This record gives sequence, structure tokens and C-alpha cells, in this order.
Amino acid sequence: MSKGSKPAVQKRSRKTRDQIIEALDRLLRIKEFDQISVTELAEEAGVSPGSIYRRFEGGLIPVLFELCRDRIERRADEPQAQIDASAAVGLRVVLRLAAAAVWGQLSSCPHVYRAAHLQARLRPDLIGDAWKALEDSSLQSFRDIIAAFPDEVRRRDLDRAAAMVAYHFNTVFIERGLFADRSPNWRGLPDSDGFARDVADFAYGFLITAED
Amino acid sequence: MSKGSKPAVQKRSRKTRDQIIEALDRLLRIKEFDQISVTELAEEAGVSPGSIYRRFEGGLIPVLFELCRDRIERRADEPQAQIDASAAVGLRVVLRLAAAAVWGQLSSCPHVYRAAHLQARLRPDLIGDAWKALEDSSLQSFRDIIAAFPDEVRRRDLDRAAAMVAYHFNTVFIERGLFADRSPNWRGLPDSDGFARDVADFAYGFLITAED
Amino acid sequence: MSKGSKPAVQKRSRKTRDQIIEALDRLLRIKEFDQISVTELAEEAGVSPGSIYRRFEGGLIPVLFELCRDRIERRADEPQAQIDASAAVGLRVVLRLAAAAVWGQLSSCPHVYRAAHLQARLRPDLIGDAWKALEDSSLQSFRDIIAAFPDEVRRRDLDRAAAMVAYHFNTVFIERGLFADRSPNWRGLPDSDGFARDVADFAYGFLITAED
Amino acid sequence: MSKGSKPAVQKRSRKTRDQIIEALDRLLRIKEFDQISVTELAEEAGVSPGSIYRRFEGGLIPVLFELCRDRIERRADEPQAQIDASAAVGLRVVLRLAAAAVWGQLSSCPHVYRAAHLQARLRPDLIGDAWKALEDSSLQSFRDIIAAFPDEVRRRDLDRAAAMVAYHFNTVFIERGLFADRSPNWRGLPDSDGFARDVADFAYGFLITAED
DNA sequence: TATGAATGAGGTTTCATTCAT
DNA sequence: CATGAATGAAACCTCATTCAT
Repeated sequence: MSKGSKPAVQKRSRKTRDQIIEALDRLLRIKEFDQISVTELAEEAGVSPGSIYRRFEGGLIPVLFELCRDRIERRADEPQAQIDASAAVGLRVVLRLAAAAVWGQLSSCPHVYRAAHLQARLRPDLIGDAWKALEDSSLQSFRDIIAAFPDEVRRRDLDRAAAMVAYHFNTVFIERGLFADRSPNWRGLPDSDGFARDVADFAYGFLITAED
Repeated sequence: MSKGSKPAVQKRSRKTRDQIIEALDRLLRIKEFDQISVTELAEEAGVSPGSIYRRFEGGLIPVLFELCRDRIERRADEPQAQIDASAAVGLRVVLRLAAAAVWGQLSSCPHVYRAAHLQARLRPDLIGDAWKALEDSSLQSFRDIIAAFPDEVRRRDLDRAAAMVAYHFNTVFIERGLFADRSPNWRGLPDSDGFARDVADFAYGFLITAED
Repeated sequence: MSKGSKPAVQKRSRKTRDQIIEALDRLLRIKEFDQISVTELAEEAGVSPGSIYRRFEGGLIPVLFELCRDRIERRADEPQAQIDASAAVGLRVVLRLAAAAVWGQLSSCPHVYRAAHLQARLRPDLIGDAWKALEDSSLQSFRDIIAAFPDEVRRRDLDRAAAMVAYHFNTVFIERGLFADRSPNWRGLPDSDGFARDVADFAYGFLITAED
Repeated sequence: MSKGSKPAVQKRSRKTRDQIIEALDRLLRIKEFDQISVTELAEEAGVSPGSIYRRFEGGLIPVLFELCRDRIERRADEPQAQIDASAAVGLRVVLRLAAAAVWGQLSSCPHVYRAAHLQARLRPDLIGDAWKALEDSSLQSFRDIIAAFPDEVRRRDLDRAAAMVAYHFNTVFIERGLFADRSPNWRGLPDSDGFARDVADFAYGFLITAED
């Protein structure tokens, strides 16, 4: 549970909660998070300002994190292509699949993740620990992948390597997926698919190259 | 010239300008950029709010970008170790030097770059084009480095590879250098030096591994 | 009956009423009346906000007056020392007994009387006429006392004198008993017992001194 | 200086301050202090809400205390009948003069003193210590008066007696002068002049009657 | 040119009160 | 009857910006 949100037991409560987070989703598609006021969100949601404060103690940020959590869970629930880390396909391919998975997640609702990512940096104190679990799960996937290809990987410290790869994937994709329109955007960078492929190749090259 | 700042030719003007940006530097060490009001900055700088508006049309953001530009130039002026991309030392070593250079730049005043980085994402419209030049210069360095080691690099499209490496370096170091205290901070990640080394190894592995 | 309260004949209703006024009593021991919201009182009482409105039309003030009335009645029911205004003890002693009685009443629950006294001044329109009866009864006691000592009293207009004494007693004791911690609190004033004695002596001196 | 108010050095500032406190004076004549909002006061004063916050940190209460202080000073500055505590006129007369002085002070702007008196009890933490000085000065006058009539006064502890008289005068007059329309208002009480006379007689009787 | 008092729009937040369940 | 989620008016307060001095 994101910090600041309350359980919604009654049917009416649940409906209000959903109206609020869906309204925030809609608003984030058209404007910046910090241009949105509680009053405006309330209007879009068709509820009163007071309802937002009752349900999400602390104002808009808890609403954002709740929305974010909702989207993550929604995707987690979908029957999606689990990465098959079998030796059959090879490390390079598996990394590309992983890259595609992260990329797909971010692309599903970049407006939400963008706002959450920025606010998490702007107001680090307000983040709950739902994120911790996400990170752990991401880290564990990469450990599994690395462990599945002992013959290809040449790094000595496998946990450290997994952490580097997880960090690299998340950081680079977030930057490009969420802020492509407002960051340096280095000329010469390949687009979407090529980019994901190259990012996977960074990790691949790193893992298969021996340390000196 | 960043959008919003005015030339300060006169001596008195220059002094006011310096008082203002140095005051912002001091405030950024102790609090978030968006917790700083024009009045507060004016007090810290020992000038009036009106003076800030006279010198930096547009409020605080132009002051921030001016401060940022000032810090970048200050560092550029320093007689610092230019990377010697001679074949003698090898690609891997040169990449490590480049990593150290980026890392050093960020570490010199993280509070300034952090604020600038966030505001650039929050208010993309307010950024001038001073950044463009920075990016170009960074991109060109990596092109030079890659061009200096034709025997080691196995990538086909060298410009694209240079863009990927530049993007990778900047993104990953910014994330870790500026937001270490407020981001996932993946457990298992090596610290400072080890991290910079591994980041360089990502680029190295990428460049020397043939595409399939 | 204080304006705004409803008869609570049924057993369940009576229980709700008691829960509410006892909750208010508890809250008044720890915070100011106007810092207490309906919702807070409802929580403390273990009932819903709606129940407070059902039982006490008009919100919190009727609850306060009901509580006050309850405390006054509770004390009136107690088998307490009735003042024996017999000539045997003398006017001065009887006045001291009267002073002690008023003082004792106020001291029994100053937090309740303090809130009621302030709200009566803040919202004079909301007071019922229960008070009228109290005043009359107080006034009558002093008339009786004065009438019992025709030889000592030198005032011409005995009703006026009784009104002055009643006014004096009530005013001075309320000020000192309820607001000692937040009023001028004149340095040099005697404490509790000495104060009550001196107040009685004011009345005594007034009554036995001839007009000019 | 009342807590929460700022010095007003500039001419413009002084004008704003005066507009604000005079507006509060006008509003207090027609409605309760706590029915007045900052916005309403700003409108009445012809200034912006922001100006009130700038000049009186803490909102309306500091404005009230400043107004009160202003009225007290204004009266203190007036060339008024100083009480001549010479033995020539006698203790009884001097006490009546003192009563008339207190009564006159309160009557000069009861709406202001009423609000201040209530708020001082409602928010004791917000009062500055300007009051302390007033009390001291009042206390000292009564000490002087008592000292001037050693032959008439029969009390043993003269400081205690002075404190009692000061307390008595202030308390009783405040109650009757400021809240006559909303307090018990005991039937049978004499009006204005008679009341002030009788109050003085309480003190007189007290002082000249020997303790037992 | 620098000042800083004043502005006032607009955000945040509370809470008495209602009414569907 | 009791409940308590929802309401929404209205208060509070801030702060970027202006402009008379």
C-alpha cells in the first residue's frame, strides 16, 4: 500500500477511489503532474475535493503512487510472455527479451511512470516501500538469467553483475522511454527497437567479456 | 546563452548577478530547488526580489540554468587531464578515463546538476540551447575515441555506437551520481570506483562484441 | 431544557446521549472546546457524526450546554452542606460558606464551566434559559442570607445589594477559578482559601458599611 | 509590541497598518471577531489579504492585539483627570474616581476590549506581554491609593489588599462593561453610575473593615 | 537602477452537515 | 435508527510578480 492511501472497504469507497485514480490518469495524458491541483482532479473525477483528502491523506502524491501501483499490478496480472531463460535460446536473446519486457512495461503508460519517477525524486520522503519489492523482483530475474548461462558469462561476481545489469536496464530505459521528448536525446541514437536491441547488447557485451 | 538571462556588462550588474547565483548555490546545498522562493533567494543574496527579475527575466529557473552554465564553464576552464585517446593505452583504459571524467564533473557540484536535471524535465520549455552544445561536445569525444581504435571496435555503424555510448555514460552516471539517495539504489551495486569501472566495461563490451 | 437538545426517552437513546456528553467531558480535559470537531467527538464517543446531529440538533454547542446542565444537576442532587443562614453563626461566616460553595461548584469541573462560559459569550444566541433558573436560585439565596441578618446589614435597597453580591461572587470566582492560567493573575493575590475568604470579606464590608 | 506584528517604518507601511486596524475596529462594531475572515478584513481595509499577512504575522489575532494596544495608548496619551489621591477627598471618593476611570476606559471602545478579552482566553499563547505592563501599572495605582490613607485602611497585608482591589475592579467592570448583553445580568443590578458606585463601595467596605 | 511593499490569483485544506445504505 | 462516505463552501495562506518611490 502506498503511503497515504486508505483501504477502501465499502463499495462506494472503492468507486470513489477508482474515479480519482482514473481521473488522474486522464489528466496526466494532457498535462504535467505539478500543474494539476486537487480541485482540478476532483472536478475531473466528479467527486469533491474533500473526498480526495479523505481517501488519500496527503493530497495528490499519494494518488499518483496509488495509480502507479495499480498500473504495475494490472500488468503483473496479465497473462504475459514469461521470459524463458532456457539455454536453448542463448543469453543474447534472453537479454533482448528482458529489454523488450521492461520497454513494454514503460510504454504501457509512460505518462504515469514519468510523473511517478519525477515525484519520487522531488519528494523522496513520500514514497512507500512498494518500490522495494519491484526492485527486488527485477534484480532476481537478472540473477536467474545470469545463473542460467554459466558458460557464457565471464564476470566473477555474479550478484554484482546482476545488480549492474538491472540498474543499467532500468535507468536507460526510463530515461529514454519517459523523457525522450525533453532530454538531450543524443542525435544519432537509434529508435525504439534498435535502441532496445543495443541496450541488451551493452549488457551482453559486459557479461561475456572477461575482466582484466 | 540560456533563455531568460540578460547580459551583465556593467560592473555593478555583474556583481549582482554573481551574488544571486552564488546565493542559489548555497541554498541548493541545504534545500530542494522548488522549496526556494524568489524572496528567499533575494534575502540570501542580499538583493531585492525586483533585482532578480530585472537580471533574470522569468524568475528562478533562468537563475538555475545560469548557475549550471557557470559551473560547467568553470570546470571547462580548469587545466584538467585531457583524455589522451592514443592507441598506446587501449580502448578499455580510455573508456575508463572518460567515465572518471564524467563522474568527476557530476561530483563537483551535484546539488546544482540535480536541480537542473529535474527542472529540465519538469519545465522542458524553459531550457535554452546551451545544452545542445554540451551534448554535441560529449558526442564528439566519443566519436573520436571510437575512431581511434578501429581494430578493437566491431560495431558497424560507428556514429550510432558513439551516440549509444554517450547516452549510456551520461544517463547512468547522472542517475547514480545525482539521485543515489533517493532512487532504487539496487542492492549489490558496487560503490563509486567499482561502479565507474563497470560502467566503462559495459561500453567496452558493447563496442568490441560483433553484432549478429 | 437547553435549546437544541432532544428528549432521550428510550434506553438506547439515553445511552447514546451519555456516551456523547461523557466523551465531550473527556476531550475538554485535554483540549479547547473550539479545537474539537464533530467528527472527533463522534470518534471519542464511539458513535457516528450523524448520531450527534440526531440527538443534539445544532452541533457541538448544545452538547456542551447539556453537559454543563448535567454537571450542575449532578451537584445539586448531592447531599451537600446546605448553608445554614441562622443568626447563630453571623453574616461574615455565612458569606464565607457561600463563597466556599460557589468555589467548590466551579472547582468540580472547571474544564466544563470554562468552555460553557466562553461559548455563552461567543454565541449568546445559542444559550437556552436553563441559566436563568440558576441565576434566580443564586440570587434568591443571597436575598435570604441578607434578610437573615437585618441588624448587621446597613444597605438601604436590599434587593439591589443582593444582586450586587450575587454578581460579585459569581464574576470574581469564575474569573479566578476558570481562567487563572490565562488571565492577568495579578501578582500578590492570595491563593485559593485566602482568596475565597477575601472575596467574602468584600461582600461583608459592602453590606455592613452605611451608604453616604 | 504585540507578538506577531511588525514594525512599520515606511510611510506606506504605516498607512497600510492603520487602514487594517481601523477596518478591524469598524467591523468589530457590527460583528463578532471570530465571524471576521482575513479576506473580509482586507476588503474593509481596502488592502489585499497578503498585506495583512505581511504586516501581522499570524493572521487576525495579532491585528486585534495591535488594535487594542493602540486604543490603550491613545487613551494614555490623552490629558485626562489624574486621580488625586490626596487625603483631602477621602478614600471612598478616590475609589469612586478610580472606578470611574476604569469604567471610562472600557466604555471608550468596548467592542475592541471585548474581542481582545475573549481571544486572550481562547488563545492564551498568542498574547504578548504588553498586558503585563498594564497590570503592573494598575496594581501600582491601587497600592498608592491604599498607602495614601493609612488611617482608614484596616487590612494587615497592604500589598495583598491592593491586589484584591485591582483584581476586583478589573474583573467586575470587564464582565459588566463588556458582556452586559450576553451574561446573566442579574436582575436587580443598578445601572451604570450606581453600579460603579457600588463596586467602589465593595472595595471601600473591604479595606476599612478589620480582619477577624 | 534598486528597492521592497503591495498585490491578488489560486492553491491547499478543513469540517459541519447530509443522506443513501 | 445508526452509520460514515461524500459533500462543497469557505477559510487559510503563499508567493511570483509589479511598480511607485
